[in-house]
Amino acid sequence: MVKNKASAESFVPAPKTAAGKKMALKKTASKNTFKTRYHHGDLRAALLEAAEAELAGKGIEAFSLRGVAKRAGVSHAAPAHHFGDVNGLFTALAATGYRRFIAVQRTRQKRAAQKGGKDGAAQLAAVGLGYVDFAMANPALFRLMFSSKRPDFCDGELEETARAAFEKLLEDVGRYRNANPCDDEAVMASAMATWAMVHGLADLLEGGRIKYLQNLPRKKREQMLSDMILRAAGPG
Amino acid sequence: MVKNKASAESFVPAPKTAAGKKMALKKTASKNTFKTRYHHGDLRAALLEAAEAELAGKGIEAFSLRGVAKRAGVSHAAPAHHFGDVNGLFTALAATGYRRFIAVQRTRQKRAAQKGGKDGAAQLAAVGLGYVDFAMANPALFRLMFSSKRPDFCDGELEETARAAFEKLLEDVGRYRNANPCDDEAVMASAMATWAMVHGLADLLEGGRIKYLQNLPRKKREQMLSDMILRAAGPG
DNA sequence: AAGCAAACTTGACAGTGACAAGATTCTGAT
DNA sequence: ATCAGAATCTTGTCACTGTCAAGTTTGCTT
Repeated sequence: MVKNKASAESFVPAPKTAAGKKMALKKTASKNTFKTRYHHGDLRAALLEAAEAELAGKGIEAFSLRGVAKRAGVSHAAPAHHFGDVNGLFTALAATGYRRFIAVQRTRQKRAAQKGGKDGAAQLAAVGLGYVDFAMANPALFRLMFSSKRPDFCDGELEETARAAFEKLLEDVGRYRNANPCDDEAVMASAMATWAMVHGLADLLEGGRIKYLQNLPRKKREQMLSDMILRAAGPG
Repeated sequence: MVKNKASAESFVPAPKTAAGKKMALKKTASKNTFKTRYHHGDLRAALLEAAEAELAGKGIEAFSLRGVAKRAGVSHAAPAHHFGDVNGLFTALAATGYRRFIAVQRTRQKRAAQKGGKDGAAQLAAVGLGYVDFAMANPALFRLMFSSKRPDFCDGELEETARAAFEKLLEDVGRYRNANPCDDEAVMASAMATWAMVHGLADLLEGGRIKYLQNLPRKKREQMLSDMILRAAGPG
């Protein structure tokens, strides 16, 4: 019983993976009548999309496999066939989440680089604010990626995407500090501090716990968050 | 078939709430024979204790009202009578969590004050490490208190204890910075930054996301965490 | 002593994840 | 071309869940 692990990536700019190509192939090869395709076409991708809607709509705790199946218009046991169990689906969801996260961060960073020139501080702050914004925009997915114990981080796909996000963090802080975190313990500590700071801000803000910051006007809040992030980053 | 499981709030120094007093009153008024008390004695307290065990054992997601009832040796619908629904129980649990949290923090702080003299930095770092340790020791409860949306923070008891914890944070940072956060915006920002930093560290460490820090030897890790916390606290 | 309110139990219902077994459709070797 | 075999999806079932309604027990008040 070999599961094919094609995957959707409807959020990522361009599908580059082998799986992505394979899917595109399949799609074009099938008849474009939308009615009654053979089995379903690429149910896996449809389920992932439905699952993301379910996650966004009902949150991580009220999330239901059967709800996902209903959204995708298939039988209640169909998801299990593709993802094993609910944690398997969460694992796949988290992986797509990391891909989206990285993509969003990249665009943020580029935009900041264009505006602020080569000001490393502005870039790092922009990336940090991006982390917070991502959490606010995708609360359940954010928790799945950065807090929950349900996704299986031993899974190859998830492990890879999560590591890519982490390495991007090291890059960003390394650029700001003009040093490679892997070579300099102090810089590595700065990277950890930066992550902890943005993550703490994101989690507390999204959870509605830190009302003082919530109630600040947008501009003021962004200014204050940026200050905190840069204070964490460095160079102590 | 009535099991008595009296004993409430074993973690909190002294029960001060109206509910606490009422409970204590009931207790002394009843016969001290442990056999078959009228209805159960103080089921509410027993349920809270059972719920805490359930939470610690099964986590916030696999938490089950019926499991709590089973632990307490009562019928499956008994908890609902005292707490309404599962969120009501979570609300009560979070409130006891905050009480314990504050108590632990106080002892940590006192111990640091005794050892390190009047070194404010050592005290603040100790409190911060206490936050992290609390999260590691009570992961599900920690998430209930600081991340989850299920407890009802409009509830009087929870609102009160949560606010007390927050005000303690302001006190601690205020003492370190020799200023009242409410009077000085920069100091308030420092308090927020400190909270975000310790919370981020706690959440990432507990979630197993920040392996670099996890793998550090204990002494080294504590040193590094302390540095991060103090860096966040200012005085930038 | 009687009645009333609170505490707890019992029973039922719709919803859940997981599993097994069946039905359908695709694939590839001949 | 055909036909086994495999992959995909459906149907049915099970134990479990939270919540509600109704019933029973118990303590309290007058």
